[in-house]
Amino acid sequence: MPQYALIDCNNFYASCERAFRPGLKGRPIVVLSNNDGCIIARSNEAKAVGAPMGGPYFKCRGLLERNGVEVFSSNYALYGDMSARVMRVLARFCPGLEIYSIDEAFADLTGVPGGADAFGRRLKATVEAWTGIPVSVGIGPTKTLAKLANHFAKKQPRCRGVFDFTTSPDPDRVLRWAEIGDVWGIGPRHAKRLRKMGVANALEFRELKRDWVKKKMTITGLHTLLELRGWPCHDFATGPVGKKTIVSSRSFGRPVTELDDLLEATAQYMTRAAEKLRRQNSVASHVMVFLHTNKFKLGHPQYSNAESVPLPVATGHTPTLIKAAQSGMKRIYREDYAFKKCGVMLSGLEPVNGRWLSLLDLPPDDRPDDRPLMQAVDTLNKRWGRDTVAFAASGIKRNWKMKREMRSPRYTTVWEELLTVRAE
DNA sequence: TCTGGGGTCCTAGGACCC
DNA sequence: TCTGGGGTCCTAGGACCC
Repeated sequence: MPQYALIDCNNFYASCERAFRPGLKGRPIVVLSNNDGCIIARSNEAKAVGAPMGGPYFKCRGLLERNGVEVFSSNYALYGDMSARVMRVLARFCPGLEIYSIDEAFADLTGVPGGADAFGRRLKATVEAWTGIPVSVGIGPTKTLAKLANHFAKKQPRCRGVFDFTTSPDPDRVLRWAEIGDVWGIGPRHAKRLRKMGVANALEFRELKRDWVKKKMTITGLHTLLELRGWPCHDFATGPVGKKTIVSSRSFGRPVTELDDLLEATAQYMTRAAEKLRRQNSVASHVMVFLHTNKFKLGHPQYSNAESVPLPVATGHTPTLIKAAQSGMKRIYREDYAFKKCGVMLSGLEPVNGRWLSLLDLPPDDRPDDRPLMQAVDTLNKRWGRDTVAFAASGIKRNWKMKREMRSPRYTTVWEELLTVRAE
């Protein structure tokens, strides 16, 4: 029988902030989304005082201040680097590792000597000692059960951070304990509907008829059902999987009305998207641009639109991609609206080496010898820092840049912001 | 009382995830 | 004044073709 572990960092972003500020141990911490918009991570202490996940910062500000909560703007340079450290430790001890998100990984523990539970406890202690990030470990015969085991390990203090379904004397008790909405793959909509039918926990869901679940929740719901019964339906993917779409978008720090600003932002986002594209050795055949006004501003005129621009030849050439995106943006832009957000998406991705090339009708800006140029740009930016080499279309006005007023130092990725330790 | 029957491809929208 | 960003998969329905 296969055995999977899910290793999940506890309150990851909050834990990253704390790792470099030991004085924050035991203190309530929240981390905000881009633009200091809403709360996206909370330490346990912040959860205890009622800081709501996803709550808009300006609405919670009073509550946070009254309870002495430390507030951080998001610092993705720090979180990305800390994530890489955690994953390196896990990979060292788990040959089969699937990195699932910035703060989670599945490990294949099938046949691990000495028992999965003991292995999980050693893993947890090692990650914490080497990185300063606390983790929880859940173990089960399927990914869905490993997820549930992890949830149980986190919420039940007597588990001390590790729970193993495969050796549990009464696994059904855990399934009965788990609320239906806490099951991986069952979101708010399905949870609400199931509760209304009297299905309130994972055990009751597991007993439903296959046909009913498939009909009402599609094949994905059926997979969840079968995984709860112990039949693996989700593949285990070691090694990176190329993305099928790449998105780059941001909300603006202030409302934007001018086309010039939107074109600048479009170029900037496309530059980021194209970097991601080349990093996974892909080229894109479609560019999509979108923009919208602030949907929360009731009574203000609203407008949103998107346009997809097919490319004659799939490419990873930033100026070509920028040109396509900007042409779309010019067509969907309307005067007299206050825009809140825009973005670009790359799709129709193909491997760079397998791409079809017509020598007869290559567009002038996509000659094959563009690739060395883009490689050089990427190398310089990697070596010397983002935007060492940039594209003029990205502009220099940056009227639209986002707010990040409470960002912590980038302790691990920028020399000037290294942590200073004084020995006295 | 009735509008042919399939097949394929594409897109929009829903639902979910972190 | 102030409400994130980046993904996946599935299905229904329209366009188009024979």
